[in-house]
Amino acid sequence: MQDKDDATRPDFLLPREFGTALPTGVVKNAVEKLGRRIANDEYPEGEPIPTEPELAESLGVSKTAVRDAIKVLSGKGMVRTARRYGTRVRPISEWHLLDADVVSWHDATHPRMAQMFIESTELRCIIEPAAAELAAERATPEQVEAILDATSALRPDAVDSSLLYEADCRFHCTILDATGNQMMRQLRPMIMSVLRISYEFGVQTDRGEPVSRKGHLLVAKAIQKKDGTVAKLEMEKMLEANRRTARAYWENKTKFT
Amino acid sequence: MQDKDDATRPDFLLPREFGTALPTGVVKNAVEKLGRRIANDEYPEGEPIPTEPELAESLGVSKTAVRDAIKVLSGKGMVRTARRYGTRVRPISEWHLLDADVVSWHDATHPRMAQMFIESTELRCIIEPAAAELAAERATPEQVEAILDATSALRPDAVDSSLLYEADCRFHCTILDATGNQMMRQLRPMIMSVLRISYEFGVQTDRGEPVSRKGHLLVAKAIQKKDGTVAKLEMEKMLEANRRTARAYWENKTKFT
DNA sequence: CTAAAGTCTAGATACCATGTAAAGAACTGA
DNA sequence: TCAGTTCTTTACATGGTATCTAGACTTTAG
Repeated sequence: MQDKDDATRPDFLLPREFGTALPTGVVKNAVEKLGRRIANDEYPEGEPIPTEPELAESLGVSKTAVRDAIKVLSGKGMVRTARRYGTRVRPISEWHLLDADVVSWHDATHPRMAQMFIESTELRCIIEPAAAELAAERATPEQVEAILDATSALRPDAVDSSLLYEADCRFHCTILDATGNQMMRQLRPMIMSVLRISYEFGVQTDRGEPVSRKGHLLVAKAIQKKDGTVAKLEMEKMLEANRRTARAYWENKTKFT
Repeated sequence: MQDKDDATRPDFLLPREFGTALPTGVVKNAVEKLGRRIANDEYPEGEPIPTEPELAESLGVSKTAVRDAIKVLSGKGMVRTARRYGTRVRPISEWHLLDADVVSWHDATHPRMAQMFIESTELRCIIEPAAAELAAERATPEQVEAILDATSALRPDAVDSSLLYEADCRFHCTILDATGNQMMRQLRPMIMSVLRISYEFGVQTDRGEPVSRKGHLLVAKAIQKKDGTVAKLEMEKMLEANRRTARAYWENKTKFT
């Protein structure tokens, strides 16, 4: 079976048969615990974290599991390990910030989360309008339909916001897919991470009404009409509004580093 | 010390003290061998690759080292492992194509390399003009100087093309840096990977003269003058030319899948 | 006396060898 | 078709040895 975490990873993104590439058992648990600790500065940058035997005991797993977990974190650029050097937290500039886990391991109140939120939105303002334009030219009929479906699912009469989140993800991810550019698709997990967080904090909803629901519709219709120029323009407007809202929200909420 | 591979990873990108996050010993060797095999379709997608004991023997390392190597590949989305299921190659759509290793493990003649080349260029045509615009607004004096330096190092009287490659990397990477957006920086390794390959194939040089050297200069000067609009425009022109050249080159060279 | 360079050693991960547990694929029988 | 069984394979545990290097220490040069 799939692990419970996949609740946050809708089916349309992860066909069951492909499974997950990451550890699923005790190692997964260890990865998350250590990842969260590191992301939230519990271990100072540049300093050694506890040794393998110490972590093994404190996490209640074997040395092997700790090693495996640390290897995953290495793969995300968060730590460096070497003989005698120990395992040390690398500078944040080396972290793989396009990795969904690295983003989502941060506490919502962490200053870096605000920064990542703003930066990811800036990146989206660049990528997604262009993606919408390409999608208008290249989307398959099924993709167009999926985008329209997602738009209509953004109705405010949805009971809980998780449905809005799911629809929003489907909207943006399908557009990225529809570019036909496999590299662009790689940004989907990160975008979903950020979206999830913004929904949790209510940034994306305004008294239950999804922010810029009309914007989504305009983009979708432009893609349907294969009008790349309008799709790009409307996506730009939508994200720009998003950006202002988010920026104001987060700037009030937290201070910068 | 650093391993020889770091020849392809110039100092300006990787301050020595940060070291590498990836394995450096026999595991690194195993990762590369397996990674290249998978990237070049030596193991069919969806089918189990040899078991841990078999790989351990054929690679001449212990089972542990094989496990570690496979874990790295899992982290890049290339394989999935499970009990009794074995280790199987995941669909290419799941691979982390923004990872520099995943790109560079492909043989230069692999059809997917052509596809990645075209797709990465498409992505760059979106990202880099916007990055240049932001860089024009935000670049520090040091960064402006670095960009100008890199431009002047693109002189055609450079003896070997590796110097051109290095300068080209410095140019594009510094501009991404200068956006101040940490997420945008994450694209640097992938871009460098693609650049390296295109230099190896001579796509970027025309009888020793770097393609669009004048374009680089125009972008650099615009950034110096803090003229975002011109920087963006010139970067667009430069990459668009790049795209046409590369596309024609690769389409003649290989067939698509 | 001070600072730079060389040496040594403790302490950490890298790797190895082996074993047990567990989970899913494939088979089996109704 | 479906439920149960088996068996293969990785997941995880245990306990080592090898190797590298940060940091302490020593030596030397100025």
